[in-house]
Amino acid sequence: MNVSLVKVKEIYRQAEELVGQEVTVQGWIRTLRASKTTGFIELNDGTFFRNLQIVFGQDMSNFEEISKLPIATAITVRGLLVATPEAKQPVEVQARAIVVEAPSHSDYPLQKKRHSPEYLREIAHLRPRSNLFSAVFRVRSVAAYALHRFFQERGFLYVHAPIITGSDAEGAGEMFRVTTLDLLNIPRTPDNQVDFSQDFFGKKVGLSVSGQLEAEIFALAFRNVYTFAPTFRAENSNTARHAAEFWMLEPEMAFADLQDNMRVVEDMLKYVLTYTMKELPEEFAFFSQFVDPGLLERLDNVINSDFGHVTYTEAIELLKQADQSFVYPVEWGIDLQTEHERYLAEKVFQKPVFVTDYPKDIKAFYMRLNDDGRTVAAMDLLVPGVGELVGGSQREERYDFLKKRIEEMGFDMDDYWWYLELRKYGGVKHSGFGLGFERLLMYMTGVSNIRDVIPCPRTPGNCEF
RNA sequence: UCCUCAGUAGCUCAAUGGCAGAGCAACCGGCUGUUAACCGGUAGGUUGUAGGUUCGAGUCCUACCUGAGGAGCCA
Repeated sequence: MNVSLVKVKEIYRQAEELVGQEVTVQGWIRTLRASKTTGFIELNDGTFFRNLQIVFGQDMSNFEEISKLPIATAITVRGLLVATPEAKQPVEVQARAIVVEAPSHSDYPLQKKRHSPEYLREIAHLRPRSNLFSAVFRVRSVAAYALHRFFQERGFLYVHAPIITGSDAEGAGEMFRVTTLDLLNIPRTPDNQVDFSQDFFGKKVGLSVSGQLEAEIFALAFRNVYTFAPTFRAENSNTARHAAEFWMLEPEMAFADLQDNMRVVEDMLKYVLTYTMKELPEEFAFFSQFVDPGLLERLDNVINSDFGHVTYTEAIELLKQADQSFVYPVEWGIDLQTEHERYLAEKVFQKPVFVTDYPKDIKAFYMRLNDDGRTVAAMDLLVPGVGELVGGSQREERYDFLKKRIEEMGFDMDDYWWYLELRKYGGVKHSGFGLGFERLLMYMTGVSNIRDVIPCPRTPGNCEF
């Protein structure tokens, strides 16, 4: 009979080999139920979603003490692992000895009942100990790994785009300013503007709103690359789908057109879903039961069906023929509103759908102009429940077209000299997209607020923890 | 930033303008295998904040704060 320290995950995954052995486990008490002679502890050691049941009896010298322990007490348990085929859990530990490693207190805010996500958000330092957030953050970790696996297996180079950047005017959103200037004594230029030449970098810089332009540098050297990094938007947008700091995945592929681009998106999403659901079946069962009924069926449907495709122009026709009325007008040249996107994804297609070839005037300057002269090779992936999950395009690789577009937008050419120069020296056609990682997690877990899929969410007026 | 709704015990929620209430948690006790255990008892409140109306405000009015849902912007 050997005594060995084991993880709860190992106990569940290798139950047959471990049953009958004496084991040692370490973890935190999630719940405790005790009568005069017998007690039960649900022990969680952080390695696994489910708890391990510990049974302890009067034969233990410290039975009385253990019976009164509050939730979150850290303990070490030595005992016999036995199979319990009739019970809710497959195995349990019959304790021979329990040692208190670190005490807790009865005013511990997490109770053994369901709490609202809003309440748990107020105690974000403790919420990873709840079932919901334990599952969410495990999915976050595995999904991030799965994305890396997908691109690494296909030979993509992982690029670290800069976090501090001076390229601003790509229209992606307001930047957070990065400065070391004395805010109580700001240097001024003769015309009373802020004199950024005296700032740390000698110019006006901020936190990156996108790594795309830098990713293009590397795509035109390494062919297939991706970035995966924090991104910052200083927009005062207070919704369940926006955060000031979020993670974005941005692949960029040389010699690839819009069709290639969309194939990668579809393959990638199916890969991440398949991999993560296979690794974390208990977590997904939990989401499907308590967070978003029908989630598993919906995700299986995504994995097993082909994504929809529709051009913007076709989408406008579909919306005009819709059997429901919209608050906002449907007209060619106006961007799709949330209600339109929801109608397309949730009513017409009922699965992820690519909308392509938008009017050039409602899209970014770097998107490739189509031969019709009025649309660009852009694509948005709309998914039921979340909305826009991916936005991408074939980039404008023709020097003269790009230069003209930058001029039309009124941008300062000095900020884009290197971006234009990429087109001058072997600037082959290339494409890429951006995936909001938190939106993917929302879609995968059914969690409806972005604040609940980020460890420490940053939103307007909120930077606690 | 705009619109709508909400804020009462640690948590989830009741209370016609007229006595501040329940379940769970906590605490004390009971119970021989529990599964959000069960049974009995005890304690727990400046009703988000600041004003106002009223004989009387948790309830009505104003402003602000916080949260939720929706919208704009986007990922």
